[in-house]
This record gives sequence, structure tokens and C-alpha cells, in this order.
Amino acid sequence: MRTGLPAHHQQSATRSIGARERIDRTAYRLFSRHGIRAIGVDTLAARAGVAKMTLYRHYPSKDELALAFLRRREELWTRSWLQRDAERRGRTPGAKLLAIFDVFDKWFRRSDFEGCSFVKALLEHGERGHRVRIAAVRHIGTIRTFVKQLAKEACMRDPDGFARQWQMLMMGCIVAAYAGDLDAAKRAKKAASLLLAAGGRTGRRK
Amino acid sequence: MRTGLPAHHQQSATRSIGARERIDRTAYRLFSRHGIRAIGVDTLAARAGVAKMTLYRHYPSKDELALAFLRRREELWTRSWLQRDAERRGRTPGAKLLAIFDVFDKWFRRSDFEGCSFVKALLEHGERGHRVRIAAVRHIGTIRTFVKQLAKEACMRDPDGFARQWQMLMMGCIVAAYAGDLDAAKRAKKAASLLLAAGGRTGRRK
DNA sequence: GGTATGGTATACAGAGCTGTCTCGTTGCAG
DNA sequence: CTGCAACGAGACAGCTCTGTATACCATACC
Repeated sequence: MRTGLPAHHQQSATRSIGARERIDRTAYRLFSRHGIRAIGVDTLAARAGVAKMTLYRHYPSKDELALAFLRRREELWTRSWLQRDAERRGRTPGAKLLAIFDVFDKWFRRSDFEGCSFVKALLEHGERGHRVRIAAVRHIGTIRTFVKQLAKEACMRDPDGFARQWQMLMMGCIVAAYAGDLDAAKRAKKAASLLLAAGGRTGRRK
Repeated sequence: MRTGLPAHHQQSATRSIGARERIDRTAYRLFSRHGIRAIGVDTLAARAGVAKMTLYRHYPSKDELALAFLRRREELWTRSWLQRDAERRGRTPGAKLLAIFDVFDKWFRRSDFEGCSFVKALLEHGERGHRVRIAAVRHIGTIRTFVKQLAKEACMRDPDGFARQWQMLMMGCIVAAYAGDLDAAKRAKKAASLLLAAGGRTGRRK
């Protein structure tokens, strides 16, 4: 051994990080960039610098790996990035909500902008009962829960309905950016501010 | 022969419609339902009741067939269905715009609701210069042009910006419906009506 | 030293994918 | 009748895909 590294990292002196972590990181990088369907397990194992058998020893199937990827995406993208940054940028709940689109604006301008993995996974797996599809829907729900919570804090009536409308703008502007509109986030923010202003007492007609 | 059918339908006495048309119809049905990637040419030819060679005699590659599918989708879905119905339902330009979401509402409730083929194709083909991707972006632009035209007729200032915001709501609510929200269209319509009301003099802040 | 553990390397099965080739058939035009 | 054009049926090449099986290697711990 050499230092006080956690036990499960000491097993191998030859490589600094374990195979599992390399697999997970590579899956994150490739799946988020190219989609799940587009990346085969051979490619993934090769890019991770890992034997294919090692991959299958950690995950019983590619579907399982895909589910792990979506969980990691929620960890890194939804929680540690989107929620974190939005809450940091805004002071009031309403400002936090609007800040989502400022965060998006920066995201859309990154050269490695990759679109929303949850929506991609949802559209890629069309079969009704597929586990990846179900997981994608659940992860989309997680994001909506975050929005709904802020809507509650902002004293909106019907926070659920508000959150669903808000999320439509979020997903719509991600797709628009993916189709090439670099200013999608700015436009969406303007539309969103109308929703927000109207939101205290409406969302519904009367 | 048997009646006054158009010449190119009379060629074969044994089958009522030609192979080409059967290929196109089958491609439309399968690609729109399951996505382009998910359907192989073998499957497609079999379901069309056509030899694979016949398919390749009409289309030099699957990509070319996919492009033809997207053209047909624009013909049948965008023009003959969405535009047609929206214009029929609304009398003023503003009402026509809002009617889009009424048309969507009925669409989302169909058991064979399949999502937006253009968005699906866009996300399926991530590579930057792929012809299918480019075509998908163009077809999405066609829809936006339709919205923009109505925005002009409704005397919006900045019809382009308005159309882009409107389209985000359209795409966002299709994805939301795909994720299971049957009332996505109704919610989107409410948000859209705010955009429309504010739209005469805004969309931008001041 | 012995053994368990986790990883590597490689071959393989079985399926699906796009695309090609050949041969036979059918129906219509001249 | 002859020739032509479209179509059908099927085999096949060459690749990629998921998943498995086998044999070997290095380290850690007893």
C-alpha cells in the first residue's frame, strides 16, 4: 500500500483508480455525448481501458449499466450542477427559478453541449415497459420536483401545474438549442418570466 | 385493368398498389412509431411485403429512405394535419396559434401517439453533419415558419423571436406528453396564451 | 507458500445490421 | 411473339451488437 487511501482503492497498486470507476466515468462521457444506443459495450470497454469481461463482472447487462449512467447523471448533472448553480445564483425562489435559464445559457454555449440525457434516453427507448424508459421518466420527475419545491416557496398556487409548464419550457429550449438556436435559453427565460409574473394567481384562466 | 386509376397504379393487376407506395407507407408507419434507428431494412421490407432488393432499387440507402420518410412526415403530419387543423379551428391568427394546442391535445390522447419524428430523428443522429440531422433541423424550421407567418398576421413585433418561444412550448409539451403527462397540451396552451397576450409589445423586456 | 480476488486477453456464439448479387417470374408494350 | 422493366426470393459478405466461456496473471492476505 502507500497511504491512507480507502480500503477499496488499495487493492491494486498498479493503477490509481479502480476499473469500476473508470467504467462509470467512461459510460458517463460517452453515453451523455452520443446516446446510449449509439455506444456499444466493446467501444465502451476499450475507451475505459478495461476488458469487456470486467465490465460484465460489474454490470450484468448493458441495460443495467445504462441505468447506472442515468443515476450518475442525476447526481452530477441534476443535483451537483443544475440545482446547485441555480440556487446559488438566485436569492429569492423566483430568482432561483429564472436562474435555471442562465445556467442553461452557459451550458448551450459549451462546445461539448450534449443535450438532455433523460430526454434522449426516453426517446431512444420507445417500448412501453422498458426499464431505461421508466427510469428516464422518473429522473425527469426528479427535476420537476425541484422546480415544484421552488414554486411552493414562491407561494404559487398550483405548484405542480406551474412546475410542469416550467419544465416544458426547460425541455423545449434544450431541444431548440440542440437544433442550433444558441439563444434558446434567453428566449425561454423571457417566456418564463411571464409565467412567473402571472403565476401567483393564475396558470388557470380565472 | 379495372377503372380509371392513375396509370402508375395500373401496372400490376395482381396487387392493388405498387411496391414503392407500400414501402413508403410502411416506412412512415414504422419509423414514426419506433424511430429510424430501431427499424432495420429487413424488418421494413418484410412488413411492407416487398423484397429487400426492391427497396434498394427505389432507395440507394437507408439514409435516403429516412430522408424520404421525413419529407412524407412533413407532408402528412405538418401540412395536412397540424397546419390544416389549426387553421380550420381558429378564425383569427391568434386563435389559430392557440388551436395548435387543441390539436395536440387530441393527438396526445390517441393510443398510437408516437411523439415528434423530427425531434426523434434529431436526437437519434447526433453526428454534426449527418444528412438526416440536417433534414430534421430543416423540417423543424418549416414548422417554425408556419408559426412565424401567423405571428406576422397577428401583428406581433419580432415574429421570429415569438415563433421560437412558441415552438419551445410545442416541443416541450410533446416531450412532456411522451413522458406521460396527458394534459400537457392544456397546460402548454395556458402558458402560450400568456405569451400571446404579452406578445403585441413584448417578448422582450422593455 | 497457498489461496481468494479482481483484472486481462481472447475467442466465440448467435443475432441483427446494411448492402450486394443472382436467378427466376410476371405483366405489359411494341 | 419478343423484349423489357419491375418485382420476388434467397443467399451471401462483412460488419457490429450483446453476452459468455476459458485460461492466465497479479496482488493481498493468511
